[in-house]
Amino acid sequence: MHEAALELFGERGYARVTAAEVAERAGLTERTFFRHFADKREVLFDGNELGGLLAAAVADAPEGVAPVEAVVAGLEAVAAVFEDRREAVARRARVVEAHPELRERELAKLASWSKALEGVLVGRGLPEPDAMLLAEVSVAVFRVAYRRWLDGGTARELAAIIRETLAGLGGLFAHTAPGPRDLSAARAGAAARRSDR
Amino acid sequence: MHEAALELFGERGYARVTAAEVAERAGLTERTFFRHFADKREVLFDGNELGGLLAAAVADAPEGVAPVEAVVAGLEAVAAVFEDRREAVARRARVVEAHPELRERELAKLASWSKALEGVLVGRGLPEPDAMLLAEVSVAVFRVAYRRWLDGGTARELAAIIRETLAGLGGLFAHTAPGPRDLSAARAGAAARRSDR
DNA sequence: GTCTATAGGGCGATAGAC
DNA sequence: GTCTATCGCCCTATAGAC
Repeated sequence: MHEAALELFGERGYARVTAAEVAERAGLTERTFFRHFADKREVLFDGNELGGLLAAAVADAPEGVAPVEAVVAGLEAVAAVFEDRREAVARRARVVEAHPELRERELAKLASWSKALEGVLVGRGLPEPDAMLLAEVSVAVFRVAYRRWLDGGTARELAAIIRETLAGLGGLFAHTAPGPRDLSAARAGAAARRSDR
Repeated sequence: MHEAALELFGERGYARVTAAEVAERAGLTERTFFRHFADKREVLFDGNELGGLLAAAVADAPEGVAPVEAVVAGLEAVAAVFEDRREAVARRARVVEAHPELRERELAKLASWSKALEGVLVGRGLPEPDAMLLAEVSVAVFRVAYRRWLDGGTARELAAIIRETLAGLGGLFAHTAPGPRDLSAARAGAAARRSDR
C-alpha cells in the first residue's frame, strides 16, 4: 500500500485522501489497512527496519572501535539502503515534507533511532550520560546529512556526506570544549529581552 | 485549558479523555476547544513561544560572539523560563512522556525550534550548510540537558547542565575532526548483516 | 465484517469590545 | 462599523471495539 499511498498523497494531499481510498487502490479494504497500520500515517513509515539496522550495525562494530566510529559505521549501513534508491527516497521525502502530520511521524521515527542507538551504546560500554548525548547528536547529524544529500543536485554519496558533516561538527564546537566562557554580555541581552514581556 | 487538560490526561490517560471533557472542565464547549487548538494535542503545546524566545535571544547576542556562544545564550534564555517552575515543568513532562501522541508533538515543536534557530544563525552570517547543523545539534544538546535536568534529583541549574553537556560534546567528537579513519572492518560487518535479509 | 465514538472541519449565529 | 470569542448543528473519516 506504500506505493498507493505515495501516489494519492502526492496527487491530492494527505488530508484529502482517505485510508479507504489507499486500500482500494491497493485492491484491499479499509479494514485491512488498519489491520496493517496503527494509523493512517504509518503507511509511509512501515515499522522501523532502519532503526533496527542502525542499532544492529553499531552493535556489530569491532570491540576496540571508539563509540563515534561505531556510530558512523551504523549510519553508513543506513545510508547504504538509501544510496541506490535515491529517486524513490527523494519522492517519498517530498511527500512527507509537504505534510505536517507526516513530518511529525518522521521525527518520531528518528527519535526511536536515537533510543535504540542509545541502548546499543550503553551495551558497548559507553557510560549513560554520554550515550544519550552521542545518540541524539548522531541522529541530528544524520538528519542534516540526509537533507544535504537530497538537496545536492549531484548524486554525491550519502555516506561521504555523513562523514563530512560529522567533521564539520568538530569544527563548529571546537572552541567550546575547554569550558564555559564569558558570556555575560550575551546573557544580559537575553535577560533584558526576557524581562520586557 | 492547559491546566484542565494536564489534570485529565494525568488521571485517565490522553486517549480516554475527550476534547469536550477538557473544554467542559474549563467552562467552555468542544467547539471552542477546536477554535483555540488545531487539534487535541495542541492543548499542551500552545503556540511556540519558547521557539520565539530562543530565536530572539540568539538574535540579540552581541555581534562579535561566535555562533555556538550565541546559541548558548539563547538556550539559557529558554532555560531561565523553566528554572523557577521546575515542578510544573516536570509534571507536564511526565504526562507528555507517557503518551506517544504527545511525545510526537513535542518532537515537532523542538524541530520548529531548530528551524527558527537555523534562520537566525543564517541572519548572523553563519553560512547555510553549517547553520542547519549547528541548529539541529544545539537542539539535540538541549534535549539531553533537559532530560538530565529533569532526572537529576537535586535542583541543579538547567543552564549549567546545558553548558556542561555542550562541553561533553566537544570531548565525544574530538577525535573525528581530523577526517575519515579506516572503518573498513566496521563497514564489512554492517555489509554482511545487510546482505542477509 | 459490522458498529460506534470521537476527531476535527464547514458554515453560520450570537454577542461583546473597540 | 469591524474584530474576535463563543457556541450550534451537521458532516465525514479515523480508529477502536465487538
